[in-house]
Amino acid sequence: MKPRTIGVAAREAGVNIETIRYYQRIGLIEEPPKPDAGFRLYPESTIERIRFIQRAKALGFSLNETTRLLELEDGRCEQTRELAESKLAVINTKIEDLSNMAAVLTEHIKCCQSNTDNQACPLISSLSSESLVVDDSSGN
Amino acid sequence: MKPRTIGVAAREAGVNIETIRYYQRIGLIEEPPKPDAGFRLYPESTIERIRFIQRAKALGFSLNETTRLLELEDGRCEQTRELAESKLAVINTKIEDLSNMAAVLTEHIKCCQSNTDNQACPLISSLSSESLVVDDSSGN
DNA sequence: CTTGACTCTGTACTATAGTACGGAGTTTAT
DNA sequence: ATAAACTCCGTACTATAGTACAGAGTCAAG
Repeated sequence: MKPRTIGVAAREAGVNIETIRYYQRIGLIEEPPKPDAGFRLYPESTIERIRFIQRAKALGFSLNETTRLLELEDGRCEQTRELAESKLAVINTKIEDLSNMAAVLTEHIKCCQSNTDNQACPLISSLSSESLVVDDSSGN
Repeated sequence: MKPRTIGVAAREAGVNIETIRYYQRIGLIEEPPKPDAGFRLYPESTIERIRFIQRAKALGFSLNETTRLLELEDGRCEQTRELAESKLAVINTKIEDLSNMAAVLTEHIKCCQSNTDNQACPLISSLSSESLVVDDSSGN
């Protein structure tokens, strides 16, 4: 096993080195202490943290929001319950929206298969009702 | 009923005027023809399209990806089935990830209530396995 | 028939999330 | 022991998604 220096860590996490440095600069992940000899070494937990950040981004969370989500990771009930509740509400709305889109797409694909051809795909109206979830991105 | 000029449209869609112009510039929405007298008027369908774009953004789709989603709206089976299938796969992965996060948060909140205090909240590991969904954003 | 609110066009600026790169130091493979 | 590959640090650049604003035109209410 070769030591997990930043380059190895980046490959494992599927991001590039500069992204790791960037996350360190903005305080999203910790920079490991510089050892007396040799290069900084990155623990497994940091790799997982980075992967989580990437996934959260793909789910529409900004880095600020993701920072709040990560506070839940090791926060304690007193401070985090309210946050957990509000994030849960956001997540449930996202799930609902995505489920509606999935239903429309599934229907569309079925129509295509049964060859009742030239079926439209009313995706827009799948998300018609009032939101809650349209971009705050400040993380609060 | 006052005519739906750009300012009214922006208020209805919940974005600002410049955003509408920006979407027009990049071809995401059509610019209504300029009438011989008076200002451009925006149809209801454009408002819905803008709202859809905002929701899609909150669900982690880039404007490029959203452009592809909107092609499904009035595209026909021959051209769109493959696209629909790949978008459905992406959406289902997002739903799975969000559901896992929701489960962890729900559990966390329950623990807090039953006062078994100082429960951690293993959000990171809720998204542990291999993805599929980590940011392409080119829309393909 | 003028004043205040709005539109139109174009250009410039901003925030977020990275990427790239130069130059110096460190490590490792030969 | 030296070259190739990597780390470190700082600064600068980029893409995406808007925002802001100046200056000219248009509209509608008093």
